[in-house]
Amino acid sequence: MSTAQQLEGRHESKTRILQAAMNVIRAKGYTATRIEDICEAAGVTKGSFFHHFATKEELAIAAADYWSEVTSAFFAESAYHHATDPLDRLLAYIDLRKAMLRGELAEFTCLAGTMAQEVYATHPAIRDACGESISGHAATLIPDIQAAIEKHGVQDDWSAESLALMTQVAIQGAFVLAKARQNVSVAADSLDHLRRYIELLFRQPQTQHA
Amino acid sequence: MSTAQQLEGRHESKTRILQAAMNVIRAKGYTATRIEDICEAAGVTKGSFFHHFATKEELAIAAADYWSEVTSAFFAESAYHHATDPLDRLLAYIDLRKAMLRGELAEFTCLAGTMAQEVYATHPAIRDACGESISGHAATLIPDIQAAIEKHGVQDDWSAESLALMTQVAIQGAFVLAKARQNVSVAADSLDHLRRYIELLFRQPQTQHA
DNA sequence: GACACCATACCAACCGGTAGGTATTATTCA
DNA sequence: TGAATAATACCTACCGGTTGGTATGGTGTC
Repeated sequence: MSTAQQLEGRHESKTRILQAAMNVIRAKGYTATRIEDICEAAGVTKGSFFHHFATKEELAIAAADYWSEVTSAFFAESAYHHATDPLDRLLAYIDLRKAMLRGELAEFTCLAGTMAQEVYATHPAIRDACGESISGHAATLIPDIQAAIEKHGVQDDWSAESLALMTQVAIQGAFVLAKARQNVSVAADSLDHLRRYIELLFRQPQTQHA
Repeated sequence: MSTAQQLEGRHESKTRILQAAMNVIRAKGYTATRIEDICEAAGVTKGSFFHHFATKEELAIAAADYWSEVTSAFFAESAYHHATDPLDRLLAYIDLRKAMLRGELAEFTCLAGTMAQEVYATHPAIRDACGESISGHAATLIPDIQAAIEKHGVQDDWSAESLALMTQVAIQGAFVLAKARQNVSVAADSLDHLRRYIELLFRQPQTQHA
């Protein structure tokens, strides 16, 4: 048996639990999700669950970390990095986020944002794992934004980091309104606004180009 | 006894329950909030609670409606309507939202957004009440945006409604990131970005003024 | 005396977590 | 090599605190 298979085989049910947690919690929220809901979705027993995770909170933290891994792997291998111009890469990221708005809400919305909003005051450890997930993802955009600032000679009182965070604010807010209104189009429209903002920031005529 | 006093007196404990629900749910989330938590915060007994509300879900809907009343009254009497220019009124609204980012997170974040994100798939009636609250508030911005579009002669492929919703997307997303990062400054920065976007939209030189 | 309003005592279901066992695989060492 | 030992990965049955909701009774007011 190879090491890869060993790892896969050894933790197969643990991974299934994490995937199930990811899906069920996004649909029902953290508190309303019962451990047995997750076991049922994962096809494992409660005994198996508590073999891998000591408490429900520990699962939530592991799920947030798993979410970070899954999403960073997904975005790392996506094609939006291919453009030569950094601004084009940033805009392609937003296009990708817009293209991802398909299927059920629970399938494309963000586990970290959902859990953080629910438990920020009651479960600091979960909140921190979620905050790290969102902040870490935002940080992947900073180099492109910084390069775009330099290439386009934009000088203003906002930082590359704050614009990276603004993209996540727009995405998270779009999810909230899509859920509240039970309608995805508001999310798509908001990403259009975000894209327009970034184009205006970098292409406004009054800024001198390098 | 006047009608106003009658209403106040008759439903004093009911109002206290609604206010307590507003505060406790924003801090702990809907599911994790126990009815007795609300009773304790409101200084009433469980018997009183179930005299006024048949179920926990009914309370949540009433709380969302109460939230709509409280917030619309607050914004209706605020000073940002006073500017003569519609764009200035819109910008003053955003300045007000930024100025409101003070104190504890649970004190200034949005009950409707918090609850909607948590129960959108499990409690449709609560979700609809929350959606109505957010959409209704957004709608109050549409006349000023429409007037600004006409006054400034801006013509583009976005509607006044979609920009009104984008303001709420930015606000809700700012709350999510502030909670996740346990840091309000990201919310303030995001409202700065939103303000800058709106200024760029209406003041970009290529659009001809009326 | 009817009704709104509120208090206390209580219940039954739910659910996170535990107890205690078995099957399987890895490791040790004579 | 292979038996002994140990660790991993589960499984079933169950416990006990929590919690939404109820039953019932009391009190002031029109």
